Amino acid sequence: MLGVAAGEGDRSGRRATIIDVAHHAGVSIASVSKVLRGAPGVSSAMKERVNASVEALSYRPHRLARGMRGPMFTVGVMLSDIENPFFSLLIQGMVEVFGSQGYELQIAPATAGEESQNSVIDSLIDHQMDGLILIAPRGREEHLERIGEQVPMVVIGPHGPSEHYDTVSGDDELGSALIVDHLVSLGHRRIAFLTNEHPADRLNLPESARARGFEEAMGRHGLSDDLLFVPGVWSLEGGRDAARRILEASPRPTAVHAGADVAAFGILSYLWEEGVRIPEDVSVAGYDNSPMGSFTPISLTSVDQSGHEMGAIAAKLLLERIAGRSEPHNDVLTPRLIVRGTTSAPGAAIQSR
Amino acid sequence: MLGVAAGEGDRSGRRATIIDVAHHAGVSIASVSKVLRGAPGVSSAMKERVNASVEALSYRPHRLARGMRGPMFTVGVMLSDIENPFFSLLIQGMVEVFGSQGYELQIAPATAGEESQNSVIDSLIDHQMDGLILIAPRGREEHLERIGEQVPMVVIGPHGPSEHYDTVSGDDELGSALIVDHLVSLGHRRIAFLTNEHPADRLNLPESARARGFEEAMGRHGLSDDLLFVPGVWSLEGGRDAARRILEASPRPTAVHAGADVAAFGILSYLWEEGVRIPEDVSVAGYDNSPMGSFTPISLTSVDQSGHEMGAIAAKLLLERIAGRSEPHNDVLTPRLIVRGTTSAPGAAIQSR
DNA sequence: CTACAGTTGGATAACGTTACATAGGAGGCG
DNA sequence: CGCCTCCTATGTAACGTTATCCAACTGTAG
Repeated sequence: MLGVAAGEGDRSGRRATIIDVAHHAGVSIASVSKVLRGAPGVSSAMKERVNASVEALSYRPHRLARGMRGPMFTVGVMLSDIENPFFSLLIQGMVEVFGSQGYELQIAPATAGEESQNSVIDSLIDHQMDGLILIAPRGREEHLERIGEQVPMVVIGPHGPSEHYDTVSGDDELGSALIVDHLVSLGHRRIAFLTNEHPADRLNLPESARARGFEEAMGRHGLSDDLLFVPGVWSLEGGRDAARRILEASPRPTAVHAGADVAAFGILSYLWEEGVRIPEDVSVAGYDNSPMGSFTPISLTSVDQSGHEMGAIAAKLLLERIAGRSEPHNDVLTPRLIVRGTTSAPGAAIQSR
Repeated sequence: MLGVAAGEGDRSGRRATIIDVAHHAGVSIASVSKVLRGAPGVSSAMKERVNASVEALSYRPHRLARGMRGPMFTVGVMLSDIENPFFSLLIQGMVEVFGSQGYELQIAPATAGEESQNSVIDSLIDHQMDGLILIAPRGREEHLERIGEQVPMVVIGPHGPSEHYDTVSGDDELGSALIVDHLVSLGHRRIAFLTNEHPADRLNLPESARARGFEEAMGRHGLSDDLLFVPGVWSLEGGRDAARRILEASPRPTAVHAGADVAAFGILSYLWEEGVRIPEDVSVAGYDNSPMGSFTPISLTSVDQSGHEMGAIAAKLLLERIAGRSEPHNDVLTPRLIVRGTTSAPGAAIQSR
């Protein structure tokens, strides 16, 4: 009873520790730890006493101290673009899975730069996360491979085949081809594709896969001479900028595959301002099926990737890896075309011939 | 030299610790720690040796172990809605400030529910974050107050006055009034406001302030009898739903203050589908000035809140609190009206009188 | 009544770092 | 030449957990 100066009293201010709980319950630290972890070898009377003290002191375990020895029960997500609404969908899918499995999720925001992303990933590792999910990382495969050796990891995006981590991605090549098939079946021949700035040496980004799918499908239809790559950036402004150049192109394309919804919005915006009729004069298709696209007056033809499901799958794969699986899984989800109002048979363009 | 069994060899696989670095450099652990922390009392020769070993072993400090004694140099953000693009803006503002000050940012995603948010906040505290930023939390003031006593905290949203934490918010009441003033000056009298579901007892949410501002301004213009509150939800679907009811209202309002851009998008979508002309038949205004709103054909009249700046201010306030300030700051940013194409003098509506 | 198995509770060494207290050595001054 | 001072480098006790090992106790069978 008459212990150290401070004594038994709940000297408030400081957070209660497992030691405080042990004193309060009049049992050993080890026993409290056992109860808290649900470890075997404790009587129900002991459980009750400890739980009462935990309640009384409103004790919460110190995650760092716990993490010093065992798992943190926390996974980290590297988010390469916090503004991308598709990525938000992914995260919602993850949250549900992890939440139901007692894992916590922490997001580290990065920018599009490889350097920023790498430092964010390192930080996540420094924080002893039990696993990592990388959303559309820009890092080189060999670098990712090295990270995957250190910590359970899942990459969202068209990477792989991988040795030390799992991947989940949509079949962007197929999705892109679906758009081309759709446009060609409507009668289009001259089709433009807006490329996202992509260095030639890094071939495993969504933009690269979509570009490949576009090129392949155009070739399959015998239209290799009718395709037009428009270099630019997948953003509202980038779309507007690209639209300007598309209008100036000669011969002018009758359809545009924007590569991404956000770019399509920019393109639409510019075309509307210029009095170009959609879809009569120019058909426009996006990619991602963002919520905004489904609404009037946009009604954008797009490709759905079911981001929610993709996030959930990534989460499940990560949990499996944390549990010990080491053979790599590479899940590819099949995208589907959503036809809406911005695509139709070429009208004015055909007449002008 | 002939130490323990494992000896000096870089037994790889495990992550290098400060002890490995000390052995490698042939100095004490304490010295390594000093160099790493930039503490005074180390010779430049020592610095060089240690840094060389750090490099050689590619050592990275263990954040948890560090956090056990001192600060974590990590701040946590409770994000109540990951889909809200305005919140993304806030985070971008924060990232810049924290990044430049050597702090890391981790985001914990929550849902709109108070319960979910509280558990996320608790978790952030369990992770020993040095400070917390809460984005539009739903918790009661007294609960927030209690958290603020435990850890440096900044709340973004119209809370306060507070005793133990800082707040940053836009003047939503004023912003809402700006919209009303604008509409009234154009000649509107009958104006609808889309309320976001808000329990009567929790008055300090943005939606409440915007509702108050609407009511106050209408009263100021002697239009208290002409206002129409439309209960609903601030989302695309919620906007569409509200638009339906607004069209059925009698007398039909000539203008709608949607409360938020996302709701305005839904309203516009439905009205366009129904063949209602914007702005001739009905004027629509949003709130938040989201990027999409500025583009044709939406061109939404809205209120700008400079989210980027708001996030940066929140970050700075938090750093001040972490540094020791305890007097509460309550920053209020002045919003500004952005007039675009969805508002004009009432046309058809006036003729129908 | 003793020996033994089975069960329950407790001491304690890690985990990787920081920061405090102190030892050792060089240099300056009387 | 010795003492004092400063400066650098080191040893080590925390921080709050977990998990292993061990002691004590209970009950049971011989």
